[in-house]
This record gives sequence, structure tokens and C-alpha cells, in this order.
Amino acid sequence: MRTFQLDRPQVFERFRAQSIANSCINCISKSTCLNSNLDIHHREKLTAEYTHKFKVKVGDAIFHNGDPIQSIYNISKGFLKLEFSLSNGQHQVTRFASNGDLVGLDGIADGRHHLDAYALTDGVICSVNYGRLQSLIEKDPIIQKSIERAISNELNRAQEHLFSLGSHSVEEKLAYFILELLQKEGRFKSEHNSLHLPMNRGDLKSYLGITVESLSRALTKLEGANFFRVKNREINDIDFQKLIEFLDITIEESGQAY
Amino acid sequence: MRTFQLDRPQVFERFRAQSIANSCINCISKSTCLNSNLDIHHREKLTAEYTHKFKVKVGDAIFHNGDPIQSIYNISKGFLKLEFSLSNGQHQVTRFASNGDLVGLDGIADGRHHLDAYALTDGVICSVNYGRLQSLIEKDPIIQKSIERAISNELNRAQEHLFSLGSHSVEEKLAYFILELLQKEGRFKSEHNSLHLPMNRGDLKSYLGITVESLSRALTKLEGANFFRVKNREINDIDFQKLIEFLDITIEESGQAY
DNA sequence: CGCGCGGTTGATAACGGTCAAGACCCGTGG
DNA sequence: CCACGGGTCTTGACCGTTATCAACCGCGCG
Repeated sequence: MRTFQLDRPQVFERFRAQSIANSCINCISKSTCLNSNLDIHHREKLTAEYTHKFKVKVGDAIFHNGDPIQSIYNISKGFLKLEFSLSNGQHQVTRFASNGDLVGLDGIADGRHHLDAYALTDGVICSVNYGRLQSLIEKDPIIQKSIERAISNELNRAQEHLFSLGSHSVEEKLAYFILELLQKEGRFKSEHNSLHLPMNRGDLKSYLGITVESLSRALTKLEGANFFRVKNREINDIDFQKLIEFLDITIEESGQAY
Repeated sequence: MRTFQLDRPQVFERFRAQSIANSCINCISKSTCLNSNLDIHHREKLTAEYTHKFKVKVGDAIFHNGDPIQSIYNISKGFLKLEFSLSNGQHQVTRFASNGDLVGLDGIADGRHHLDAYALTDGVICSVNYGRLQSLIEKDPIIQKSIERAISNELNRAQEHLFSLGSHSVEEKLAYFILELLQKEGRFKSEHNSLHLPMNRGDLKSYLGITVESLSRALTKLEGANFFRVKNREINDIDFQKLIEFLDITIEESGQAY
């Protein structure tokens, strides 16, 4: 289970000023980045010559389906959505990504991205040039392992999403989503039983494969059953235990990330 | 797009007799295996000391959720289903795998499998010891790339599945599935407009996230609209063009596999 | 022959989608 | 500071699709 915290923005800002200067050593995201299990020597290799930090604003596209894969992206700050889209306009959000998540691995298969990536909020992204990363991988098995684990991890996340979309009611899908977000922010056992949703209802209904109206009704219904309180994008007083009972599932303590 | 054919079983049997003797050089699956883009020298490395061929029977489990990852599996013959399952009995088929598919990559993330794998038919599986594969990867960047591409490919397949489950009617999900199978068997432009479904209705409804009854009705409905003819597990006279018009999609010629 | 299993068909009900209206949020400008 | 306006979100009424429950069919097998 990841344990970083998102609730002290001012501290974040101080680190940001350092990390934007392209050092992996001091980067706030390092505990969840590619180099999470690298020692300090390895981390230095990932620094300036391989990485490039840049800011994004709400709505910015990071890459599109079909684009050749230039880089792998690590999110330092902010939120992205990843969409599967067809030329006829149909599209679906398949993933939300945030602090420490690696994005763009879908392009490894054939050298082209298969998804669209957009910024949901202003943020900072660390890009790692893919060509250079490849040569680095060849020289360093630890980095190679990190990459493989990251993709495999993403695959497993997709499987869980698949499961939650198949044969579940709207309320159940929503409950799975809330738990997923809680887990991502490492808040299972913490005193923080609230969430701020980084996405609007439109993106969330797409992710869940339902309509906005159903989503809205599901929110009020679960609120009425005292699973949580909803106020716009704020979810408060989340009753973690009730949610997992509702879904009839058990959560292991050691939800180990990559 | 993959171009191997599945419709001459007696020829397959002759090859099988050779490949069971553990040579990647003569293996019938090699064009779609890990070593698809290896030259003959590299292929030799993958032979006997790394791989082990074995037969499976209908219903056999290959691995379970939680098992430590011993091997990566390449399917030489037959069909597998991969299931996401919870301890409360809920489960969903998330993938069907056949000739040339790599299975078990979900376990790379944390060294344990996250899915259950079962044989849908009798078959032959080629296992590659994961520990040895890892050391091989370190020495040989081409094999490492093959692995990464295979996982990334699987990730993209999962995204498409996700898309087809979200916001689509039962008939649409079924149509997507038929096209997916056709594509897998490389029959888009071939004279073969028929399919044999390797799975029963129960597994298929699980994959599509619907009920058996809805599946049955969707089959008869699409049959009534002359998309194809259904006879038990045989799908005949498939009207490829009508299917893609129904889904309002376009298919590129070059559906390149890994 | 008759049982059991997988699959289909039918009747009914509920869940979720659709359409329409209204409430709320928030930025802009008077 | 408040009024306005546009977009987002919620609520309500209605209807269609799909799940549910139940019966039945066909086939393989003891």
C-alpha cells in the first residue's frame, strides 16, 4: 500500500521548487517513481540527461492515440485522465493517474500510444525520454525490472476495473471506485476519511460506464445509506467498513504497489 | 495482424510431435511467441534449458491467484480462460488466450499471480521458467523487449475490453467479441467467415459482463438480423462488414501484434 | 429410458437510460 | 456587492433494456 500523503500542499510546494530543477534525488515523487527501488547511485543516472520536468494546465493534452511514443511520463503533481477513443467520437476514460503514476506504457507494444492523456488539473509532469530509457534499461537490469513491474501493475489495475464494470450495479461500481481512490491515497487506516475528487461527473461516469444521472442518483443513494457525505467534489465521512461490507469483499493489509 | 490459421488440425499434429521435444526452432507457435523477432541464434537460447512443454486437459488449472510466479506460459495448442476472482466467490473471465498468447505476465508486478488460469480445451503449453528468463533478459535486450511489448500489448487488449463493457448494449458487446475473435485468428480478409467458440455460454457471459439469457437472446437477435448463423458453438456466415457498420467503427489494415 | 446439464425461450419486474426541467456553482461584469 | 449567465449537477417522470424467475428443449450418458 502506498503511503504518501497529499494533504500538506505548502510542504509540497517547497519540494517542488527543488525538483523542478531536474534532480531525481530530491524529487517528491521518487518513492513511487520508476526508481522506487533504486539506490542513490542508480537514481543519479535518471537525472537531468534523461528526464525533463514541465508544467501542464487543466485540459492540456499530453499525448494522443497514434502518436509515436517519445517519452514515459511520471506525474509529479496533479491528475491526468487516460481515454480510449474511437474516430467516431466514442470514448471512455479508462484510468485516472496521479502523483507517482507512470503513464504512457501502453505505447511500448508497437511504439505508438493507444490512449489519449489529458490533464484534469494543473500539474507537473516528469518525462523520461523513451529512447534513452531503452539504452539505460539495457545497461541496468534494475531499471528494466521497474518498468516491467510498472506495466504489469497497470495491467492488474485494468483487470480490477474490468471486474468492477462487469456485472455490478451502479452503486457497486461507485463503491469500488471510492475504495480504489482511498487505496491509492493510502488512506485505508488513516484518520482521513475524506476525499477530493479530481474529476468532474462527466469523466467519472465515463470511467464507470454509466450516465451522469445514474451517477448522481447513486451518490445520493449511498449518501442516504450513510456510506459518506457528498458535497460537490468533496466526499466526507467515508465509512470504509460499510463500503467493503456492501461489496462483500475483504481487503488485505499489504496491498503492495510496484 | 496475425496470420496463422487454425483450420488444419492434422498438419498441426505433425508439428506438435516435433515441438513437444522442446525445440523452439521448430515450434509451431514461434511466429507469435516471445521469440517472434529473434534470429535463429537467439531462439536457440530459449530452448530446452529454459522451456518445458506439457499437456493440459479441459478444466485443468494452470495457476491461481496468489501463487508465486514460477513461469511465463506460451500456449502452443488449445484455449485458456483467465479469471479475476474474489474470495467471496465472485469472479469474472477477463481474457481468453490461445495459440501463441503469453500468459502469466500479471504476476510480474509483485511476483504473484493475480488471476486464475484454466484450460478450456485439451492443449499444450510451453512454460518458460521465470527466474531463468530474468537472467536471460539481463543478457539479451531483444528478449527483454519482447516481454515488455507482450505486457504492453496485453494492457491494450484490456483497454479495448474495458471500452466494450462500458456503455454498450448486449448486442454491441457481442459484436465486439466476435470481431475480436476474428481478428485474433487473422480472418478479416480471409475466405473463412466462420468461427468455433472455444468457450461455453457461461464463460462468455462472464467475459461480457451479462447474463446467459441475455447472451442467448443477443445471439438469436443478431442472427435474425443476418449478422451470422449460430449453431451451438459454431458461428457461420459472419457478415464482417455489417458487424463493423453496426458498431460504427473502422478497422485498420495493419493491426500489428507484438 | 430417464436423468442431468447446457442452452433457449417466455413472462415479469427492476434497474438504469433518456428526456426535460430545475437547482446550484462560480466567474464575469455592471 | 449583487445580478447575470453558462455550465455543471441534481431531480423527476417515463420508458426500454436487461436481469430475474421459471419452464422447456435437446443432447449425451449412465
